[in-house]
Amino acid sequence: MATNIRDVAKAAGVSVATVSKVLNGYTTVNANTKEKVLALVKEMQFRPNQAARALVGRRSMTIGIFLTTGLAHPFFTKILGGMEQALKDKGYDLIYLAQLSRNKEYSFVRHCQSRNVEGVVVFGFQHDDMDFGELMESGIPTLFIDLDMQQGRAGFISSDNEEAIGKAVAYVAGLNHRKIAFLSGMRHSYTGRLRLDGYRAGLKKAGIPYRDDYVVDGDFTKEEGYRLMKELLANPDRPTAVVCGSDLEAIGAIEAIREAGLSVPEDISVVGFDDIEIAAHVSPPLTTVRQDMATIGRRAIELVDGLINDGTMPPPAEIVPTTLVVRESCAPAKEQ
Amino acid sequence: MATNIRDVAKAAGVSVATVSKVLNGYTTVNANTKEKVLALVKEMQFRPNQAARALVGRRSMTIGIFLTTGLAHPFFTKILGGMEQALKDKGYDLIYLAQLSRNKEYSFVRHCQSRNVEGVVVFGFQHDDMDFGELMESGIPTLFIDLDMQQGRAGFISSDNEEAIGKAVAYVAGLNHRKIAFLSGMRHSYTGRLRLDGYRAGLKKAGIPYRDDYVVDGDFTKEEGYRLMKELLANPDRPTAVVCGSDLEAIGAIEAIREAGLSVPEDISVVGFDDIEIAAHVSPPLTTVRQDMATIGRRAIELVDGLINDGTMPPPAEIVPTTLVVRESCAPAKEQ
DNA sequence: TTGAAAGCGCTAACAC
DNA sequence: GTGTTAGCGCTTTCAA
Repeated sequence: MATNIRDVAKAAGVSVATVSKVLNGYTTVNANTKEKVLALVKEMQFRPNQAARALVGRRSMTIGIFLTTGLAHPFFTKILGGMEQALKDKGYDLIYLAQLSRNKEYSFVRHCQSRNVEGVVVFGFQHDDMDFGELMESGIPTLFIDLDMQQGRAGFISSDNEEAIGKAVAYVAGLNHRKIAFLSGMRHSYTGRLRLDGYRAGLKKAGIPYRDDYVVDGDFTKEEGYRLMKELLANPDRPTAVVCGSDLEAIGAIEAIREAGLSVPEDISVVGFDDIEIAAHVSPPLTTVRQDMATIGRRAIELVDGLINDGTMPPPAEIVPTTLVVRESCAPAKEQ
Repeated sequence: MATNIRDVAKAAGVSVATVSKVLNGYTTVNANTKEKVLALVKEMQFRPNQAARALVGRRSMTIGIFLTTGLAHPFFTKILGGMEQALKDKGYDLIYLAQLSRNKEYSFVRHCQSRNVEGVVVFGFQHDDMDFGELMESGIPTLFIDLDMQQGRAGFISSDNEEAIGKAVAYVAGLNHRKIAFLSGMRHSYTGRLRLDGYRAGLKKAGIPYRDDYVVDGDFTKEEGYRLMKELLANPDRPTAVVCGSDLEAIGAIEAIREAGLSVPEDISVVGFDDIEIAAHVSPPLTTVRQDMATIGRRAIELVDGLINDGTMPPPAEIVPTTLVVRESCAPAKEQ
């Protein structure tokens, strides 16, 4: 068995209560006692048993993570990477609540409670994927990534999708393109909706009228990008630039464009979204909008932590700026 | 507060001991009682508090994960994806022990103990990155991924690196290449060593003598691939094929080859390693060796679970087969 | 077949 | 400033 608080107390010649007090930063402890205890704690490598701590109702120092996509979602890695340092700084461990999806009728909230998680980060869900009512009512501090849930102790964080697409449109418009299509993704999702808004806003700003036939909607995959681009290419009034909802879609679109005997960016300019690792390596290197996933991950943890520690903190709605990464998939429009 | 065992006991008109027994599958419970309790458990959505369970010394149903690379390692995602189902099947939750690296003198073993983890999966370490002695002695069931640790309650799992590179060499040799270089990665690591062995074995099988000047050693990055390829290109007796230790290295190598005014695969054939997502999308699409990370992840969990539940289970050393994925980065050698 | 009670390691009154 | 003690929710003897 590992060292416990009693061992430390015995070694220090004090009571367990005293050890507990120094461990929890109570100020009513004599400086010498405190020092002695701290020295012993270090020497004996004592770490309080988290289960016991959690049990007595104090902090479990555990944040749960809840995903649809499964652990293998490509962004998720980057988000995790961003969470890492914040987790360390705040002293949390992250627990992946795996049992969840096995059993739809098994309440997620119960799982959280049985694990004593102090807060939860949710990623990969759309509004209608699930009824979050129980979670909201549970009062468990919750942070949604890319989903605008904001009520009770739940807030969210997301890239500035609208501004991002607006920027992409402005960029190609600045290259004198007037026939700018939007190969969107999941138009009815939170992010999809905002991106469509951004597209319209971008067009408006550039003085370009919106056309329904320049908007096609997919699911962010390469295959879908390919298919949708074919549709756009079939348009008698072919667009000269296409802004995509994901890099994968953009790559699929490029494939379709080439198959049609056209080239990127000479004939059609393409803008991606996400700046996944591939983006810089495909040909031509993709001009795309970079989402700052690391910041999103880090802030997600910082925000749940805020929710956990400050009962009065209003549920956050944080928007993270994006960056347009200009590479080689866009060129000035040919004279028209 | 969430429902607890006492609530259930009260509702069922039995003692908490009885509820506990049905929950833990004791057979000494009356069938009717059992049924009633089970119904209530379901109805009340009762889940035993894991902290309390862990505290009384029973199972915590928690597996810890320990990484150097940080959460953002590209493979780690795939490994996690593979772990997912096994985790669900066995009923574990996965906890990322984040605090670790913050504080080198803070023992990892203590962290595990304080979290009551039943087993640990370790990924991303080389032998000399760390002293695993304490972990080994602790008796905590441990599974290393890609590191040949095997003693006490610790075993490992890894791709068949030697066979993999052997296969790659055989493939290009089959394309009539005789000047086959090996742009390796971390030659002194466990995997690096085996891959070098595989390279030599592959050459031998093909009847090609080994040459020291055809082996360069890097760190798996694209930049390193670029740099090392330059070295190989400077060789007066330039290789016509190069087998790489990672896809990223291969991509860097291709860049260097092109910069030298040569083309892939016409002048030089290139084989990657890993089959990361990019591999299929670069130009030319990369012929590479695919590691079955999903299987590695799944088996890792199954194996720790075995170690946890069967005290007599010998520490595993599982080797997972790889697949050669042929795309377009290799061509028959020109006549020599 | 069931229940009473001790105790896992810790924290937080409360008493001294 | 420090110690005593109850109790967090559960499992597990042990007795009934």
